Amino acid sequence: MNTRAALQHAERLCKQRQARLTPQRRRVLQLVIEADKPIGAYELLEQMRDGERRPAPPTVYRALDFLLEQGLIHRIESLHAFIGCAHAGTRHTSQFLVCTDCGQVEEVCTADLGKTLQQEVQRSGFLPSRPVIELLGLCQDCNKRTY
Amino acid sequence: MNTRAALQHAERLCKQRQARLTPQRRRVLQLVIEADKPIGAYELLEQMRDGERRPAPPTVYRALDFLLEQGLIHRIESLHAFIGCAHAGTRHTSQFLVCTDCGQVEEVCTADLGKTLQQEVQRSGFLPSRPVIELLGLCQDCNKRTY
DNA sequence: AAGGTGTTGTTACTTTATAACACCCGGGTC
DNA sequence: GACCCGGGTGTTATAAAGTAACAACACCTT
Repeated sequence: MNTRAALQHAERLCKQRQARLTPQRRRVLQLVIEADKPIGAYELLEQMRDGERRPAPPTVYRALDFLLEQGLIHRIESLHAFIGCAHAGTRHTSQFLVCTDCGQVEEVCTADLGKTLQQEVQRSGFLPSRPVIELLGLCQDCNKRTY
Repeated sequence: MNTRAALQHAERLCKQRQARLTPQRRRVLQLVIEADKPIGAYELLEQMRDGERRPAPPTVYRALDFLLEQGLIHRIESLHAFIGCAHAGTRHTSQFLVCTDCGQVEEVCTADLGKTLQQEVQRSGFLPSRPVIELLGLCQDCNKRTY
């Protein structure tokens, strides 16, 4: 992901929505994007360290909450970690291919899957708000490497 | 879920597999099943309390690990909690409808969804091992109640 | 009896996340 | 300007979830 472009995009989106992408929030977003793989809240805190002092956890969690609300990042439940959203600003249902070997996560977006889920769910009267779809396994590279 | 039947079924399965469903593991399984909604590890520990003394966390986590390996329970990642498996012993890919209001979780099993996922995933060369599919939202009852 | 394997008990600790309260800054209003 | 209000931030403390490491035991095999 191109960090500069992503940050500019985020700024446009927030402006449109009158949401305040403050310097602190922007910085957290930048760190998440630059990590280019899921990064944990406490790892972020380390990267925000300034000399001796490191911000306290609520600092980063508040920024993360904001970024999640704005759809600028995703939370990977099975890893307790966060990654930049590859489709910020568009309505989409993501799935995440989580490599248990190298830790890389790919965000994919299968339209069919979203539909199938909707159908199943509507039949049972369930009203979905947030889907969590994560596939743990081996990415192509790590899979090859095991031969 | 019928607790007695489920426990008997679990015992049969473990016997077949030469896996040891010890009294302790059986007890944890029973507590998970009886809870009838997702239950956290520390809540289980409380229920295992005997007078003053409560077992230490590893006790329950080890039992939970065993039960997960045997496919007798599922872990709901988005809740950090565990529920009994509705299809123990059968190969299946489950989805979980998690009500954010009442906390109930329904395990559904849409064949199509599994297929769609497989296809998507194979195209990208990803080799899946464990799927995590959870839909947070409102169950039918809680949805109605909000009107 | 000796040794091996798997289960349990126990202590201590790490990692992840949140509650509660104080402070500060910018905008509008009197 | 003085005031208030609301959102954002700083800080302390604590809760909740999960694991490492080692000792003890139980059962089976040789």
